[in-house]
Amino acid sequence: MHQNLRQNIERKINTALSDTDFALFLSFLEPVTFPKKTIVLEAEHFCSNIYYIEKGLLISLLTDEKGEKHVVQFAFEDHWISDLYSFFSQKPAIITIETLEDTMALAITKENFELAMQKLPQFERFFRILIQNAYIHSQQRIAKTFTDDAEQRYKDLICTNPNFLQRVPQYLIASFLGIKPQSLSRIRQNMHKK
Amino acid sequence: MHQNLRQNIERKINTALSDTDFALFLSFLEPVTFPKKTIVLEAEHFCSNIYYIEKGLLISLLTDEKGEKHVVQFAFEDHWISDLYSFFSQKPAIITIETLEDTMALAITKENFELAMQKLPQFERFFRILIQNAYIHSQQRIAKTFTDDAEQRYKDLICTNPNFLQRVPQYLIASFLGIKPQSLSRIRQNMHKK
DNA sequence: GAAATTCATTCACATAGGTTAAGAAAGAAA
DNA sequence: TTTCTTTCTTAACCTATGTGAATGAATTTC
Repeated sequence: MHQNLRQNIERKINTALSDTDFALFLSFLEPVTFPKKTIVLEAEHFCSNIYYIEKGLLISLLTDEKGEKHVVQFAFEDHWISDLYSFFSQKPAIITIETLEDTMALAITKENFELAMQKLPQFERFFRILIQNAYIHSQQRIAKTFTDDAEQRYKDLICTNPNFLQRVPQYLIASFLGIKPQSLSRIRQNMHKK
Repeated sequence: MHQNLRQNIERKINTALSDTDFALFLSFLEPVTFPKKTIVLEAEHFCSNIYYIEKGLLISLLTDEKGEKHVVQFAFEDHWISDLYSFFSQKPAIITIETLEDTMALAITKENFELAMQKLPQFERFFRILIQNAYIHSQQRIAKTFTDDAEQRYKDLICTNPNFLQRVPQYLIASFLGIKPQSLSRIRQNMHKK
């Protein structure tokens, strides 16, 4: 039970957890379920949870100054999702999170997060690494956007996540790639011709 | 002395520091100077410092899979710069850091960082917020790249940092904006015509 | 099951930015 | 100074992506 979560954590902190420590950490997590197309976090509201996804699929969206929404992250099984900025700063969220499928997750609240930090020093490290990885990933996405064209980025995305084609509507993939749905349609058409 | 640094930290953690705590923290920082055009950190090497810039100007560059370099950050007075990934993970750096001007900085090593964390719990918070801000900033940069054209991004950049025009060569500004130097030149030409 | 949405495709045309190449300007070095 | 090197500008042409509009398919709603 919860072996995936345990491995997910141990991989990040690069250390095995004792059974008691892991059990203690689990006690701070609460199972939650959301039906498909649920808004889990609305921008401007307060983000009081970090979610570990056991089953299902969610997206996070950032709304820019012009009011346009951009897909920031796809989070499926064994991923973490939240508005870490709002969660840690206790300020209104800048991100919206929605389910694309029925979802089962484990939620840690800010209060439990603080408790866990006190009792389990390893978890401070774990969450710092979580932010750090998100940051590195974000930087590399910028570099990739500057270097590769949309066709290459699309190929890479579906190569690493072939199931997205079944699970994610194309206009959201287009948004994640930074292009319009029509352009993605044209790219797919060109790919098939070659 | 070091009032800017103190304010920089207090602003982030949103708490005043006692004189003794700040003095203790300062004792973990070592002053360093670099002449213009010095490579402070080379990609593939180990990043053992985080720098607080007292005077001067540096850039960090990310090299992508095609070997192209992209300016990730301009760091001038009162900014922090490092390869946080390499610093925390103790793996080879993915970022290069160079001075554009003669620079005076305060450096904290990984060893001193660990000591400071033990003696000064506030600083764990400070560095987590440092990463967190870098992450949020990076995400917003992606959204901006997808929404605004290069001319708008250039205007915004020089509007918030008018001194860049004097201090930073245009080809580095172009790299930061994700365009070629010739394109920036054309954009500037069009701006003057209007 | 019909009506209403939402989503994907296609096309013609517009535009931002890339590419190549040449020369001017500005700095650094001698 | 003169030379050498780096940076910036300009221009002609090319390509990727955006825009708007039409159409059909798929999904949702009633």
